[in-house]
Amino acid sequence: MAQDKDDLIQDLSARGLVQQMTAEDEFKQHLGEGMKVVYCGFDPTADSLHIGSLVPLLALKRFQEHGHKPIALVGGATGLIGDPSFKAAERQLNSTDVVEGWVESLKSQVSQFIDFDCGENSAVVANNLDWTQGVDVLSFLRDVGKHFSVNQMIQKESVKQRIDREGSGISFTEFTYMILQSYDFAELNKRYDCTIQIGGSDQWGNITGGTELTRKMNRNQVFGLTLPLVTKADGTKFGKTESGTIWLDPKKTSPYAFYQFWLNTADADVYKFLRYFTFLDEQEIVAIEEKDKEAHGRPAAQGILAKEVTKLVHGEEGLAAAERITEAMFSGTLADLGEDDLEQLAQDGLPSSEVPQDLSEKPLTSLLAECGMVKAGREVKDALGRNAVLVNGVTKGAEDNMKTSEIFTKENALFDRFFLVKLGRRKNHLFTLPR
RNA sequence: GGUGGGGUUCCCGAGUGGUCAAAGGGAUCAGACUGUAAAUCUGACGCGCGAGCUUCGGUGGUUCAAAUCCACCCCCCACCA
Repeated sequence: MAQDKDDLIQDLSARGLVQQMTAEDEFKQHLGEGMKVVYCGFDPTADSLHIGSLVPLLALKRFQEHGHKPIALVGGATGLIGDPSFKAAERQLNSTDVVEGWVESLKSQVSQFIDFDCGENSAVVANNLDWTQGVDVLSFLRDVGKHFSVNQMIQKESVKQRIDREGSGISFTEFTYMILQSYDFAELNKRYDCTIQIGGSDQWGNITGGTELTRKMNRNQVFGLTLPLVTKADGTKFGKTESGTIWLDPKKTSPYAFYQFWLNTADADVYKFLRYFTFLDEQEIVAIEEKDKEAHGRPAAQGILAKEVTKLVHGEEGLAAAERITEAMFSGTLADLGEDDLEQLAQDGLPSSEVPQDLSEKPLTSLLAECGMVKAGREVKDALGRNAVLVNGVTKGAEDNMKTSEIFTKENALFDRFFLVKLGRRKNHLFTLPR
């Protein structure tokens, strides 16, 4: 892994991680002058970050590995307002208590990625509520607002669709977001001598607002860099699956589901994602790609991607758990699983639940819908009709729908209490009989 | 406050008295083909195993019958004040 301070931008560029930057030549020179302080903001819009935040989060880590000091800013203040950038519609405000709770969750989550104990360039976590809370309206308007031209603000691409497009609009609240974020940069510059802000490409308008404000208020030159938006070759949205958003919180998305998400990456995206989401260097990635090209059949890249990213986010243990389940569900056979293995699967994050006491009148459709395997019983009905439902390896058909009480018996169970239900190729659920 | 345009099932978007659980597209799910890809084809796609039940911003009303007509209300947008 490269440790030279000079080639950070080169590394980022090679990975395709540089979308835009301010004053390129001066920025590069600035980075070459020694340790710099870099910040990236994360707004609390939920109780966990999702993989959309992974690129900037890892970018902070990349800066730190190159000797710079990262600040992870959690938007306790900006989260109360809502960023309008490239959003089609006005957002619902969240209550202050709720946002406060989310701030705490994000703080600890963000902290996993950067090092707080490495000397001079140890990371810092900040909350912009700390310096926004006390500011009164008049001071804010006179000291900060005066530096912004509404004429310029409405020209920003990020809010343009809200202003131009018929059928939408933007409240003054959200319109002010940019000013708040700009103020953060100026404030961090003052407090921590922070001179760089990074963010997703949708943040360009907010970032340049900050560099300008810092110049005007503090008379300091600061820099901004944006990272590309993660897109998929097939045009669908990155980070969403049938079961919803892929969260970083293992309680919301198990390491197993997380691992599976990456394993299912399309060929067309996988090498790009290796560059975006792992710390493997360019040569290694090229080598993987070459090897996959020569070999026929399934590429190795998805497996490497899933392994690396799961390890980064959930650690060695999370990865081991994910691999255990994957192995059991997709490669091994049921007979290979011992009683301990089955018990372990549930703990590792394989979805599981107890078989209800009273199965009479409860069709398979309801049972599988209630445990969250499918959204509606119809999907089960469809799958049954196609012989795509397996209980402990035995195919069930439409005629078995009403026979749950005959299926889930102690005699049919593995080790007297386990049922591994498979629906389709990828959905697995472990049922246990109550002891 | 005035004028005009809107609010349809996850999203976009047809539908203006019965033939409407509501066209079409997207997303999603399952099957075939495969590599737990992609593309393609097939089926499903409000809820329910089923009989059936509940929807078209809200509330009332007209009618044998309303997403469609009427009244009032709520919300969004544009322009004007």
